[in-house]
Amino acid sequence: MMDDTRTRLVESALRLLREEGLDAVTLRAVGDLTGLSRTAPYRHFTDKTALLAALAVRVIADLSAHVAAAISQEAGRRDRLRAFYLSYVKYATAHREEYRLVFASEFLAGHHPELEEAIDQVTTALGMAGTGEGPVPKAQLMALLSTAHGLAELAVAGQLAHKGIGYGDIVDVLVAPYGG
Amino acid sequence: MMDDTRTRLVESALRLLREEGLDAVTLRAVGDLTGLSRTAPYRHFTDKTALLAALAVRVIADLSAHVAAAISQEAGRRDRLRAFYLSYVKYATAHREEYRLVFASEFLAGHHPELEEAIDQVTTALGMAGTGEGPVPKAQLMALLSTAHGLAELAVAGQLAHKGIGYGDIVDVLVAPYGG
DNA sequence: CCAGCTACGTTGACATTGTCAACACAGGCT
DNA sequence: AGCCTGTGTTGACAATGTCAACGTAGCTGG
Repeated sequence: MMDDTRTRLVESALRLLREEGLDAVTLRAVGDLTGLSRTAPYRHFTDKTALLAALAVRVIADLSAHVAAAISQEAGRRDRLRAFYLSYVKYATAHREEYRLVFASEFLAGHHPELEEAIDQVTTALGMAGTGEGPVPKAQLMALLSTAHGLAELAVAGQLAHKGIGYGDIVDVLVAPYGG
Repeated sequence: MMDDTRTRLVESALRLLREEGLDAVTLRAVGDLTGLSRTAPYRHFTDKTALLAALAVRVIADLSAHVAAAISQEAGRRDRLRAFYLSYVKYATAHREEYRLVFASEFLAGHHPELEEAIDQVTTALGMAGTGEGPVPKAQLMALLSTAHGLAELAVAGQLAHKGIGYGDIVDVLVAPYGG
């Protein structure tokens, strides 16, 4: 598998994303950091957006694992739900730039099947973390994901802190309807 | 006040955004369309992001009005809630590029007070559309906004259609816990 | 074994774009 | 009148995504 270089490119991009932010992820910088030349990425990705999509896939996989781990430590339905929300938002706020990329790339999902697949992984991870009382309907899973997603964005944007609200407060509201 | 030109610039930007998408909103294009020269925007905005922030304020005001109008036509708590979600997501999907801008600019909210103010307007509009049974707590409002926001993004990104779910289905789930 | 194709990588060049500096000009204030 | 300030213009520059042309190593089929 000669994806070796490809992986290294994505890894370089991830490092740039983490250390210098989304704007620093330029094809030239990625090439440099990988020890290659500026246009090297074009041998492995058709486009810059293709690189970003691959990077987003990595980030989403991380996020997904993080969330799944957090959920698996809880037992009751309500606690699992809370763990889901909290871990999701916590990851987002702790990795601002990565989450920013995820947002941006969602708009490209249609053109990048792997991205859609990665997003699917999050939902299935969520589904498996259900109550054990049978499969959770898709619409319900997407409702959860929507909420977590929106909450994460507001938190990252500082819209909550700005109002003196912690995201924990909102999670309380969201979890309230569900019994223990 | 000579904000006239400033307004015209924003209006040109809005037209570009609607007709050719976010990527077409370039300072040069805005200048051209306004009948001015490429760097003219610099006399009214410190930055390109400042222009975009002003544009986002306009868009959010539109969205806010749209949502407020939809809510005001419903009476019961549940119906209002449903109207809120539906009108919000409908606006987002019907104005993809505009909503894309809103997403992008949220990350700049910290640096642009007017933007935060505009976002506040949405929540207060939401608050006034409450049940009439006293003010709705902030955390609850933000929870609603989060959900609508996240749902809108998934819808715009095509993540729902891709699964054969309409956003109406999800709204049903979201509204379910609230009695008529 | 050799000709040649393919994958991978490099340099050069280009258009676009955000941004700044230098200049022009008009109107109101002193 | 003299001048400052707001508004606008052109020229220039660096960064960036992208393409074209070129090089090269290695495997493949004859």
